[in-house]
Amino acid sequence: MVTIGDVAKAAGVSRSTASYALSGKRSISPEVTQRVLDAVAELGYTPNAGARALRTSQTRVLALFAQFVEDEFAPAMLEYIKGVTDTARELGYDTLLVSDDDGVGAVQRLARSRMVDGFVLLNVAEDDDRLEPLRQVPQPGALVGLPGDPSGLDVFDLDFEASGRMMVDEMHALGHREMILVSQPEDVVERGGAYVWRLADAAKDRAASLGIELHHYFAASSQPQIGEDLHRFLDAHPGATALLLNNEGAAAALPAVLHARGLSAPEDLSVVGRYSDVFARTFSLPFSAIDSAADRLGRHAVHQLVGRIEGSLDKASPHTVELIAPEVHDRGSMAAPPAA
Amino acid sequence: MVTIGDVAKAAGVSRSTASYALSGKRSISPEVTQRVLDAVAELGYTPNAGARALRTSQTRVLALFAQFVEDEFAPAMLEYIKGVTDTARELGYDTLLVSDDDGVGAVQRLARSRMVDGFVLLNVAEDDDRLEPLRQVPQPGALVGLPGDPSGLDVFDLDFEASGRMMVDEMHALGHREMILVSQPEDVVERGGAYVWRLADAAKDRAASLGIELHHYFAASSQPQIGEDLHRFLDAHPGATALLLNNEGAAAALPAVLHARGLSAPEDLSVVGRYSDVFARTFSLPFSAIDSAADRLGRHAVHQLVGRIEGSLDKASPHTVELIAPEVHDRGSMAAPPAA
DNA sequence: CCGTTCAGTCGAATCCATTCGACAGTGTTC
DNA sequence: GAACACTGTCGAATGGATTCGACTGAACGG
Repeated sequence: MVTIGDVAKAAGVSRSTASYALSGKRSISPEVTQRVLDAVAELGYTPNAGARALRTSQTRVLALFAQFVEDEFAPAMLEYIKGVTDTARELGYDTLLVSDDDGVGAVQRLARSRMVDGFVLLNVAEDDDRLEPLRQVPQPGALVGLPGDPSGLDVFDLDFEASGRMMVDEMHALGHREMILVSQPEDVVERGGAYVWRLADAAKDRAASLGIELHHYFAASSQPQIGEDLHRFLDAHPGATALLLNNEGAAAALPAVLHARGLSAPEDLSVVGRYSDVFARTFSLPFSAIDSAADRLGRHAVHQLVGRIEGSLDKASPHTVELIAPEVHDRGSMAAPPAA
Repeated sequence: MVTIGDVAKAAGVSRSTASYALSGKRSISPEVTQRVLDAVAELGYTPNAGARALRTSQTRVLALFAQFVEDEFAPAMLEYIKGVTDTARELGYDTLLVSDDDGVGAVQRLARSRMVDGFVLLNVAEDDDRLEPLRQVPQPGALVGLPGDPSGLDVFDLDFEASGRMMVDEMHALGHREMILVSQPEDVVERGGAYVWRLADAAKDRAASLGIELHHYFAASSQPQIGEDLHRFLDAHPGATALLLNNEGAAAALPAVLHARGLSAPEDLSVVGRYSDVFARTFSLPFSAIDSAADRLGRHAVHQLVGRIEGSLDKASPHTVELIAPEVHDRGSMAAPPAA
């Protein structure tokens, strides 16, 4: 492989001069600089990452922790990943994708070996055991997902409480007075998906203060169970005219369920979901939904992280908790309830 | 950070002795070895990756190239990624996820900077311009997807020709004599998705030799266009009793289309697809399908790649082209045609 | 009892890029 | 014309792990 020594030799200068010509950290005459640049182009020189990391203790690599959990809906994950890798690349960083079962060990391994300059964690749980090691490590960390204790870390998430209220408000404004909220399976919640609770609790509070009946259920996240669940909920509440979905699998299954019951949205039932736009577009019935803004969250997380790395902000300096405001994207599945 | 010097000092030995105690490359007395191990555990020593890479010219990192193309179906991608990262980790490697627009540049950058020991390329096109630089680089490469010229690289892919024949054969065996094959959009093919042609051509050949009518169409890959496309195809061929889908979007849209036409599978129309099992499970009607075996392909690619890295097989030594045999997973959407 | 062998250990060199201190040469200023 | 300030370069040190060659001391054979 070609080293800076080869470049220096080809340009007829010392290694240090070649280095300064490339970094611009000391003034080098235009002619010499040009000769160095020519040599670089001709020989195809790219600095050895290991040597540079060793010397500068910066790798220009970010660790991206993504846990691929069986029953959470996968397509959403890819959007987060894409948001992170693209943004990182724009800022001159590569991304190490970590799907280790042992998240705690992986944090320590990568931090101690100085393989990465910082950490992005997706899918952060309420009581995530990766956070403690992350706080003790010199590299900064950014989270997508709000944990119980966000101290010492930058956090980015959708505002799930506002989302819950917004769903109820939208339906209320259209005239609905009895609704069903379908959440993700309880084991998702147990694994730390507190956002499910945050949305549901906020929705219930709002419903109560508006004098609305809101029936809350957990449901499976995949076929065929989820279809049966939906039938059960609809059977149990014949007076409900609106369906709020915080469960991708339910959105996927709903078209078949509506078909089987001879119902249409929004004529017979108004529907609003909470999941990503890309997800919404691929389904056979495009339901209105609050976008989970996956790529935006990934973007923000990386920007903040890189800011901390390069600004070398003290790890102790004040941290962000940014909850982005929900927006309902109307795809025509919400309307006034049928005249009773 | 703690270095091997710290470990050596704590154990009361020289740096080289500590290194040999850990690597086992020279015999070291049991007592000394134990002291070194204790010091490592106590201090939490992990070798500095940059220093090790510099010295050994091995990084234990693989580059994974995944292009997130708008109209290819994303969920499938995640399965490939998972297969690769998990397998890499099992073998002691980390994975650098590259979604660079400039694939050629990224190959050269990562190879020259010695950031990675090898390359895995997903979504390889018929005439993929990343292959040429990849061949010229010292690190080995493994492809998922069969290009026109696979020389110098290890290739893993589903056997799409066998898949095309199998779809036709299955339907033929059930008694179907007129079928519609729906492929991915033509621009996917143009971008190099030759697998679309390989499947379609093989299916057409087989149909011809069995004396079956097979209508072949390209269709859009997302809503709402794909729904209209399907209606058009079914309108054009009222006698067709079987639908072969090599297009995930079509599978996603089909339930609504069937509903609209008052049809059911398999009573009125038999359906078989070609996509991943995970994908199939999330859709509102579970159609029978040939699994794309994403995780298996990723696994094989990584095993082969690591074998080449560690066995330091000559880059010129014989390369593999492994096409894995298709299997139809029956989910009940195929049956004999309705009695005419 | 001397010479040989070998297990066990250490010192020093190496991988490559970066950067500090030093220095030669030119130009500036009183 | 002497003192000073830059500019542009270079040499050498640095970062941390690995590994080759060399050395020590104990065991063993004759």
